[in-house]
Amino acid sequence: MKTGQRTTEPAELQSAEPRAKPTEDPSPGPAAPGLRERKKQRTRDALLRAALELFTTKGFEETTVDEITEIVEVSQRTFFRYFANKEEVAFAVQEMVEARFVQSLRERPAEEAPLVALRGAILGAWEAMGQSIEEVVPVELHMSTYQMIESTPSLLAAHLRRSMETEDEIARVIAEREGLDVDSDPRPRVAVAAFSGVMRVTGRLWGAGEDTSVESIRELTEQYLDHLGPALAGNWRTP
Amino acid sequence: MKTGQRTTEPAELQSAEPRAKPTEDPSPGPAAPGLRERKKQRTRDALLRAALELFTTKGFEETTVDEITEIVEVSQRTFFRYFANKEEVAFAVQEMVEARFVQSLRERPAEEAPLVALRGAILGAWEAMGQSIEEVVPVELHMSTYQMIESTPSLLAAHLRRSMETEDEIARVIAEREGLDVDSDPRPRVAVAAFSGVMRVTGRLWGAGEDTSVESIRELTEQYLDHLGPALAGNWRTP
DNA sequence: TGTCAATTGTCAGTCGCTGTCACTAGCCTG
DNA sequence: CAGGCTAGTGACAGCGACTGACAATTGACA
Repeated sequence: MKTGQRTTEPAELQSAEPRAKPTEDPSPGPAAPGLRERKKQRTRDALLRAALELFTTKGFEETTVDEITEIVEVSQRTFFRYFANKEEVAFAVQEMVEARFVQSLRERPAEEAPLVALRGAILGAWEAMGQSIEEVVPVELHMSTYQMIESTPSLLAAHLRRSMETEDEIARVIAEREGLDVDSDPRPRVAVAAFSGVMRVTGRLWGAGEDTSVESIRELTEQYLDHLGPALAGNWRTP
Repeated sequence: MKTGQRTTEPAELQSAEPRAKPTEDPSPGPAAPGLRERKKQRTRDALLRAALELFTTKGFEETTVDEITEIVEVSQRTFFRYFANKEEVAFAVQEMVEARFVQSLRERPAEEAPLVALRGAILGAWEAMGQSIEEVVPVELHMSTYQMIESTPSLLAAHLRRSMETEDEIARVIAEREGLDVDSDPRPRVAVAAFSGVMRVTGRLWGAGEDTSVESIRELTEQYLDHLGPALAGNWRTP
């Protein structure tokens, strides 16, 4: 069964509509993006949600692209026009979250020591995230997606590569704050590596535990970062 | 062209023979593994070398499994009986190297502080590696394979996942040395994360530079680890 | 030499992903 | 508001990685 054959209504496309929080304005606000644009957005959201739903219930490898497109009632080709590959769908939300964290870090006061800023950024970010996620998919779904990624070898690999790229960006931000050069001074990358190491550990512990609340991961992170302090902290600008 | 059609001699299989350094004994020693076993080993080695050769010259994605099997003159199915997937071939040597490092770490004197042991293990391992690698493929080939992995997204991802698993093992070894529990005390994992971060940075710098000698990477590693010291060192057993 | 079991080849089929082409529906210009 | 432009789509064909099933070979061993 390579392609669906249009028999029922595109249920997912419908249910996708009553989302987003464009402040209820029917005309002004951020300007209606035009019918074409909205339709596209709806299709993308529908594909995303259908995919995550399937991934988390029957597994990533076990889910076929055809199965996804069948639910949303579009052709397989259309799926690949929205997402470069099956993997990309799984990280759509993560992508957003990471961008938010980096932004959060950039906004930290310049006086803060590297690890203080990182700590502040991640803890602050956890707060806002819940909201923005909900705009696209239920938080609960994002939670299970995260756990699913951690337990799917190929996705875990992709996740790590993405993390590495993010780490690189973070290291550059840190280096900039401290007036250092990332490529000659190892400290920014080392600090970020250690920091990210803690993130990964807490992330895994959280995924393995019962409490899937945002508070849970926030507190765990905070606690672990406290342990990291004595080992890595210290203001580099006053040797 | 799905399968080759047996016309020329299996050149690679032949040239694969005069390798290994089984101390020249024709009968005693570790006991001859029998014809069947040796034949299998030769096929595996031939596949491995042909694959790496192709990967490093024309790229991983651009290399077809059929192309590999065509050179070695075996069926595609046979390839997949030796290697679970195309990826696995690319990491065959790395696998060996990592195992050697972990072993090297396990043999460090118990008195050494965590980072001292890690440092000693990696520097010592770099020495021996050259030899054992040569038993399977030319060192030069392994070097270019490493660089190739770093510059191929999908392989880099896989590489990181494998690294993570190795890190986990290392963290457990460290924790054991210090009498700690990896899951409750974050320090082992954090230290290993920082250490691995340095490894990754030096590895990338080395791959980007000119000098592809083993000494080069050894010295680079040493130098960077020295910088890490003041930030993470300290004997945990005397708080 | 004959039997057993490991290796391998062959064949058919699934699935991720891409190129191509024709078609339709928003959108824009005259 | 007609007519053209183009983004978005569906339908197909096809490639390459990978797997299951079965038959043919071949080393190991009695």
